[in-house]
Amino acid sequence: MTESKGVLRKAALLDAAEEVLVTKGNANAAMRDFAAAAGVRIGHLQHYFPTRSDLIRAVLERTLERSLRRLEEAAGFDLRAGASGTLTRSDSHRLLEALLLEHSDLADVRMHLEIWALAASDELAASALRSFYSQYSGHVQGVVRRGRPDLTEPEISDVAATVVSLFEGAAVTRSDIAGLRTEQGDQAIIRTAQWLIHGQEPAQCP
Amino acid sequence: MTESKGVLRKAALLDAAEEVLVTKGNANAAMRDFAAAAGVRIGHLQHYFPTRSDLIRAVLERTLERSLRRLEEAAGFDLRAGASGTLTRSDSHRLLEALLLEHSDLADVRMHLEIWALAASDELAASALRSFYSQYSGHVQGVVRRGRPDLTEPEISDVAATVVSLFEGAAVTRSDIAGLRTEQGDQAIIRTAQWLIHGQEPAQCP
DNA sequence: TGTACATCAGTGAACGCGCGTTCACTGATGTAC
DNA sequence: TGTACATCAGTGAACGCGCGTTCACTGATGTAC
Repeated sequence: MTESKGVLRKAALLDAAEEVLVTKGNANAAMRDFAAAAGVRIGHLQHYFPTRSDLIRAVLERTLERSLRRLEEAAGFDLRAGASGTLTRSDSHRLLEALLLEHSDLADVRMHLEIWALAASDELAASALRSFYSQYSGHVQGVVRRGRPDLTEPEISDVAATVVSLFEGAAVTRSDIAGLRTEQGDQAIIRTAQWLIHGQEPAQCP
Repeated sequence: MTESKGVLRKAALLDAAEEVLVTKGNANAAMRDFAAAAGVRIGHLQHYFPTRSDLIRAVLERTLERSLRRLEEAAGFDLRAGASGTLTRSDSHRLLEALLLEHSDLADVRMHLEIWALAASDELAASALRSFYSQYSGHVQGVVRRGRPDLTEPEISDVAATVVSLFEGAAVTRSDIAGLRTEQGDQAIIRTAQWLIHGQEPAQCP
């Protein structure tokens, strides 16, 4: 076993905290709720996370790291699968579907909603979030760069930011709190992202 | 004076509550904060909004109504200005810039972040939000219908939902909590929305 | 126009509960020699 | 291998504060006759 017992314990506590945060929301979740969900006494929870802030921030950071890791996996898989250099439409389609799939996970979306609200009044959370979006956008830039080698770097970065906006917005509008999700709507989103990544529609201008 | 004193008083209380909600966040704002911001005793605040829930929901509903009203103004202005029937690129450009401008208002964006988090654990807030997005999307559908009369109604609705996703996401990514905003990036977002609304790039396929 | 009464706007003190945090404690698990 | 001690994991009770809510109250503003 490579990980110490303490690390595993912490992970279990964070798992429970994440579920509470997603179901009750940060505004309505008490330390007692977090402890109960983990099957642990409140004093023990504080042994690992001395204050409520410590716990919330740890959950937040772990969530952002995980999101980023999954994104890297999706993009990395795509990079390995495609022939070096060119990015085919089916490459990008696979990547975008994976992204959209992650944004179909209710718990994941709710965590992001909580994180956004948190970042609005907690500067530490805000800076973690900015770093997240900077890296997120960076990965998308890599994809756009392969799809549209004709663009300048600033242009690539603007297009990537647009793709990120589209998917972050989709996470909200497709969730149950907005209820705009349809199967065809998902395809419209992917088609739009592909237009951004590849620069033009397929089989147009024959 | 057409409005009764009570209505004006309520409006003033909601103004103050909105500011507190935006600066402290729902999780950190107490009834005492709301009362103090309005320059009023806590008992008096409860005279108009008996419980905290009542107050928060009233703020939320008023915010959504105002957003919708502004959207209608922007879209309505556009509809009146353009020649009947056709939607020119400059029509849509004006409309989209107005939308993006509203999403540049820090207070407005933070309110929406709070509303999203709230809706995740308050079913009443959630249903108000769903109704909001349904109307929001409906207005955008009207614009898309004029821009792409060739599309079927389901297609129009999917395209409209994509535009809404793009702008809701932009509200987040362009805000200070994500920090992806640039002047050129704004134009990239507008160009993408125009592609969705008009169906193809300008001066392409010559 | 004046008086009597009801309704509304706003105060201020108090209540009780749930919150985050503290702390002294017990048992289990290493670690040194 | 056994003993002594330190460190870590986890308990449980208690504290004090801030929270939302209650309520009896005062003054001001209508309204009826």
